[in-house]
Amino acid sequence: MKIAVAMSGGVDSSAAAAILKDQGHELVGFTMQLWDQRRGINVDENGDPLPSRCCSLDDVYDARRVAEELGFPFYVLNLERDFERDVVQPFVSSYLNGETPIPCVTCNSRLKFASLDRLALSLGCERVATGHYARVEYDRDSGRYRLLRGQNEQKDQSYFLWELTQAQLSRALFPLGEMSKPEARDAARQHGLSGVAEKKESQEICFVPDGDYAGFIDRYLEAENATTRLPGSGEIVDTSGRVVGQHEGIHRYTIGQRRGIGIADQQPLYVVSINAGKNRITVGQADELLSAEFTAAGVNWIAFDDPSEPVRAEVRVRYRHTAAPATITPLPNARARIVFDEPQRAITPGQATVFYRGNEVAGGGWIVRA
RNA sequence: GUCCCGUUCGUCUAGCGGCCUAGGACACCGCCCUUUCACGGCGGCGACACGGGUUCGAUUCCCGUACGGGACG
Repeated sequence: MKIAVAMSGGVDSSAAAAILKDQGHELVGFTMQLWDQRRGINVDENGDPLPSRCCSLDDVYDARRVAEELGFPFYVLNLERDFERDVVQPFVSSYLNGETPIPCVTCNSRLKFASLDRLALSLGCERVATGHYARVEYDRDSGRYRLLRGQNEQKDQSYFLWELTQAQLSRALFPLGEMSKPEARDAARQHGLSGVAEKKESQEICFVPDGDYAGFIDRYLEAENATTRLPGSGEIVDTSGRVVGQHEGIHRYTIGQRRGIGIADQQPLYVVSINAGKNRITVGQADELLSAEFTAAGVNWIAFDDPSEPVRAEVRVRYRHTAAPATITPLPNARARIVFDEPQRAITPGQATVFYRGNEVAGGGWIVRA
């Protein structure tokens, strides 16, 4: 089978390629060029480029070298325009609206399994493989593709894939779905890919290599001549409405955040809500972060057709959140109301919610303000 | 401008002559965790307003100097 492999130059996608190669498939490697690090947005105060882990020459070089060592063709795909339109701009807007975006989900559904896949298809590739720790299974009875958690729960990345459609899942291949991280490293090592096998994980948002996403937004708006949209300082109030401090821009905060508020109190304070209109953030005690329900939009059901009745599932509201039992009531326009059995902490607009039934992803959506 | 009270890490404070090389909480910083943002875990920085006494010994007692509260002016 001819398979396109999305290669970042990191351990996981390299191991995925190696495994597929072992299985005798014909591979074509792709690295997505998503962001021009020379745009002057990712520079330090001296104007020098920040060290990057995305789209950097080093990573492209690593990906290419893996393809060479494993012996298959390799292409760099320039998807900068798509990426900016589908990922970066929504990311910035989300923060300006007082939300906390998670760009990785859209990057998967709109870039890897869309733009990249179209190219792959045109080159005759039957499938697109990535280094995600997740599994896809075709269910004969229902005729649907099921998305499952990675075998290794510690590393499971199915959360980032909830937006994939049946058509996309039908073409997705996740060779690492049954593996643990050490096993993936071993796989890379055993194929002589020692260079990438020992690489450290990249962890920040890929287009914000230094982790200063707020600085990125500042510079992005400057580059777009849209500094008027830059969130300025404003009030920090407590839950009784009393002004207790000043913030330096609402985009620097997310709900549930503790560090960076700068207010010393008897107990730790957390961001409880963000009001973009009033340019104000509200802080409170830990227990004030709990809430039992929220609304999701853009809901995508994977395990079955759009339900008309409430669905019981275990629901996650953040990547590292432990799925908790809830009832999901479908609403018109791809929305849903989720009610947890027990209140959950820091449910945050802009983040993704994913509905699980055991190891299977039933569906997911975007958390929105009620 | 007479008489009282108070003055400890960035903040709120513990302390009541040796147990204090001053403890805690919150904040801040770093590391770990982590393909988002966070949470969390671990660690770190950091103070007795100042000057004199009294004591073997002073954050702790006394006296002044500098800043914060009190119906005679």
